[in-house]
Amino acid sequence: MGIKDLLRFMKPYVETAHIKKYAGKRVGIDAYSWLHKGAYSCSMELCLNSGGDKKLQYLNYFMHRINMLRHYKITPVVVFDGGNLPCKGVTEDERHKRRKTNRDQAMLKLKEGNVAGAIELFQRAVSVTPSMARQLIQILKSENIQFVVAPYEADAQLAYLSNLEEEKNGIVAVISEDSDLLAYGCPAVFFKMDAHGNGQEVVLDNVFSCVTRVPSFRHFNKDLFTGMCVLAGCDFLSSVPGIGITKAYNLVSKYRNLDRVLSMLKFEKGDQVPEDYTKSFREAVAVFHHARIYDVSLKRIKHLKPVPEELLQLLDEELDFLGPEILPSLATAIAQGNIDPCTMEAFNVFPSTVNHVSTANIKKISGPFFRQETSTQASKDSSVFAISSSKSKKESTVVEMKQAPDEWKGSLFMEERECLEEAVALQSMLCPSISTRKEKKSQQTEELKVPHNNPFRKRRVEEIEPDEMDSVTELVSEITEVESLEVVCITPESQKSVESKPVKRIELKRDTKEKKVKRSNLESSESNKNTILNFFSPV
DNA sequence: AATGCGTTAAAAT
DNA sequence: TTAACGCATT
Repeated sequence: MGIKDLLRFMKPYVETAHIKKYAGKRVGIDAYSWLHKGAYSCSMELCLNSGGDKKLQYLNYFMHRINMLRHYKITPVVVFDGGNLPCKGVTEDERHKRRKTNRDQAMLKLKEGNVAGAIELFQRAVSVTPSMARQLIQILKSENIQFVVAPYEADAQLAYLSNLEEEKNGIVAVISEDSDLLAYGCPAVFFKMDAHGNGQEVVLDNVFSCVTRVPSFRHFNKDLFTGMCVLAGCDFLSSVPGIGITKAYNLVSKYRNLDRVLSMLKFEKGDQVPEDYTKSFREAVAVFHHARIYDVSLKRIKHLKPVPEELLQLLDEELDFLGPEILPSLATAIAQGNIDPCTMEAFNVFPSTVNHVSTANIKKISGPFFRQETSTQASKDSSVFAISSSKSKKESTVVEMKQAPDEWKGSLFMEERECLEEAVALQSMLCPSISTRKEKKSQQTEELKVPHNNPFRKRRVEEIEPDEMDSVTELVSEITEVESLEVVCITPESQKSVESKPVKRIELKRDTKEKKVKRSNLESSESNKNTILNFFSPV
């Protein structure tokens, strides 16, 4: 993963540092790296889909780190990966196969009774699933932690945020394990951060300005640096045989121009250079420079950096290798964590709503990364979203989202988006407000024997006050496209069983002219009613 | 001699 | 899953 050997090569520029240097600042987090590390601690349970609350250990791990950052007055901004890029398909396939064989072997060991051996193999078999990301997003929402799901690569989104001013939702550094961030041009990357905040940092400005250290990047710029990274081999394009980071560096510092480097490569290693290497190289570099990212302010997809006209022509006006375009409505739904960016299906907020959520209808013509035409079982009184894609006039692929029923067709994407935003606003409005309400001295407190420093510690037990429901009614009356919406609260049960259970349900009747809010307690059990958990653990 | 590349050892929760 | 070691190739 990442650029082969880059971190080792950059050793002279890697400095040990403590994350508290970013106190008072916004710092981006590559969610995948922490999710993966967290999954390590409960790999067997995740693979076997068993083990009750043990399987939620990765959430614990993640939130401990978030709380550590908050302890140092850092504002975390969590960035999730979205869909896969077409050129990454091969890498992903191989990973999938490896995981499968590891899982199979682990099962064998388990049958032999060799638990330790099995765990070792399960650790190599775990993968981070959208569902795990979704679980985490629910908690982040309830804790008011900022997050965004990138349309494609989280790294690109992080690079974009890194180059934004802080007052425009930008970040000053990125916490990650992935050396790709440097290829993307992130000004500051914090690697290998431990639970206490110690880590190893690379600051790109130092790299380009330093005159004493070797290798010297005095005559490099960001473009040449990215070119060097691609030459050495990256996720989007493997290197020419015999070319590693050292030779890539030497070639770039010698010719200081990527086109000339490519010519020399062809000249010296003629037969070893693949036929279409130049094209693939240009595309890989273009991903690092112009990847599609989500603009939080404009609520739409754009390029990491604008694509210059000359480059567009050089690439035959074809940008599908960046992944298909995504229309604002869908991009926003993805960014806010309401739609699975891989399957484009609406996330099931709760398993109990499974009948209300129709399978997304996805038509996709080019690219293996979207399914072709899946069945839709939209019942007419359950409206969610159908997704389809089409070719725009310019022949590039566009993915868009449409309302399911025919009579809505072509109407008002903006309203649909706003509706989703409302849903999210409603959610985040309700959850924290429950917890900030005054406490009702609860007899249940000691029922949950959770240690005080446990991040899953129970916070407060409360009900939504009747007067609050008025404002909810107001909000909800604006919503036309979503019929049934449930408010997410994490209950103690969510630790015991996997499924988090709804505490309150707000139903919107679509067919009736006046939308009514009905409130029903699905859970009769006293103990988990209106309960929310908190993550305030001492660091 | 230097560098790429495969293999092995170890870490951490 | 990463880092270091050593072999083999240019």
